[in-house]
Amino acid sequence: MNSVRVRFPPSPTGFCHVGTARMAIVNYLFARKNNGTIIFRSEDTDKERSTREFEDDIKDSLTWLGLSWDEFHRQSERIDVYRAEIEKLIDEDKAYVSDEESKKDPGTMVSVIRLRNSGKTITFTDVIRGDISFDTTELKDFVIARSKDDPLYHLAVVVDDAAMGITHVIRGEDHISNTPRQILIQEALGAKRPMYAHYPLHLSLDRAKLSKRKGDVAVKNYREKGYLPQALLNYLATLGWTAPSGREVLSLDEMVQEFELSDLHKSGAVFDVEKLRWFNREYMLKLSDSAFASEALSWLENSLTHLNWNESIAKKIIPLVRERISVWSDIHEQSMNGEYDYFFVQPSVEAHLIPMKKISAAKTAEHLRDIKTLLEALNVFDVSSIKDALWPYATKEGRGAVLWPFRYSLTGKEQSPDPFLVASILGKDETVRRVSKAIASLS
RNA sequence: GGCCUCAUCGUCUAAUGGUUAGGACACUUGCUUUUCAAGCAAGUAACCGGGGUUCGACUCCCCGUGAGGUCACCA
Repeated sequence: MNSVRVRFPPSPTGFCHVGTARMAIVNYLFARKNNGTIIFRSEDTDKERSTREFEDDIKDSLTWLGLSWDEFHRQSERIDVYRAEIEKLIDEDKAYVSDEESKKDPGTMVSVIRLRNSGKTITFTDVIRGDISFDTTELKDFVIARSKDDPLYHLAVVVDDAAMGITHVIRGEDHISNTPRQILIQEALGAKRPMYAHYPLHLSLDRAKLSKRKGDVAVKNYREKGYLPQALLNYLATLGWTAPSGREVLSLDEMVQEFELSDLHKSGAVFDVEKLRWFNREYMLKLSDSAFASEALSWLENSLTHLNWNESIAKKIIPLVRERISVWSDIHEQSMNGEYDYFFVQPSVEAHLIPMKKISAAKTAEHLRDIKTLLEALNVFDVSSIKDALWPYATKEGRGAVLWPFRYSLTGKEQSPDPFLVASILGKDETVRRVSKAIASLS
């Protein structure tokens, strides 16, 4: 049995698209599962749109996701190979040079190379979909190269797949209709037909092909927003494929173990950012405390630019941040919304919001004075001692009536973490200061 | 429009002729030492339509309908 050889054939005409990532993931899983070889082939025959910058971005993005490959080729460096094949086709009269009016520049004459097409019906077997047939008459004698030194996509793909010994062509279903013309070229070349597998595309909310206008489609967008590579990888892989074990959260190695080409779904799946966020949170929860803290700290520092940076306070709020985010950029959004400001600066407190509903200002002031007294008596100021000191009192007087004003006095916010936690982070002096200030504003 | 492909909760999916049609995300509700978050528990919600085949169809066949892809001197 000949060993499996697959390819990653991105065209470097844009930043790495999630569809490119998905293509790579599926090919990677299949190849690694079968101890195969992966060939990264930069399909840059379109000289006008291809750039080295995009090629680098695609490599970086795939590597970031944890993927790898075994060989690297660039089509622009294989022009001699294509020319030899084109000349062979012309010599054998399977292709011919045609002088005609340019479609790109109407009015000017060009000569292109067309494949002689007998118009037969091509039937191929798709691993995912079964047999697919096409009548190729309407393809006519299609163009395979602009000149002997300027091959077009279909020709280059077929020549390379044959030269590189590709055994399995695994790609999106947008290529189904390209397959018959590639088989026609293959047969003219006398090349062996590989196995084909066309998986469905990922869709946007409106069920159309994912496009830039409808949201983020570049891997780098997700990377910049603070998604973890394992989460994006896991989501992209399982959107359109279900592991036989039924598990949803899987590492790359675990996916390799469970992967079967025939388990790929047949219908397109909508890319749902909410589900991606859930995956990301799952992976964030797996991070060690120190790994989480160092990354969170840097996001906080870069987000709280409107405040004087205080690293010791920032470190104290890390556990609380951890419960509240799914993606690193959530830290930025929450910071911009001022959700953490009160830890760093005194909040502005509105007197009428201090009392809990239906409790008088006088009664509330009384509660706050009692709280202040209880707090001042504490020697240890951690969450449990604060709670132990206040809980009996709050239970006796009414928890909401006591705790709401206490929490609001400390945060100036109607929604926030609980007051015991906030007080412990602020420290005894600052806590007492804020309670005193609230009492003053009530009178 | 031609050709090709596809069709289970809002979304991702399980089921391979016999199930009270299961799970996940989201959502709703409740619980969890006030609020928020997190956590826990419960709940709402689906077989595109019509014909067949069969003792029996989500599962098989046909016809509709709908959705997507593709029709380059791009890839």
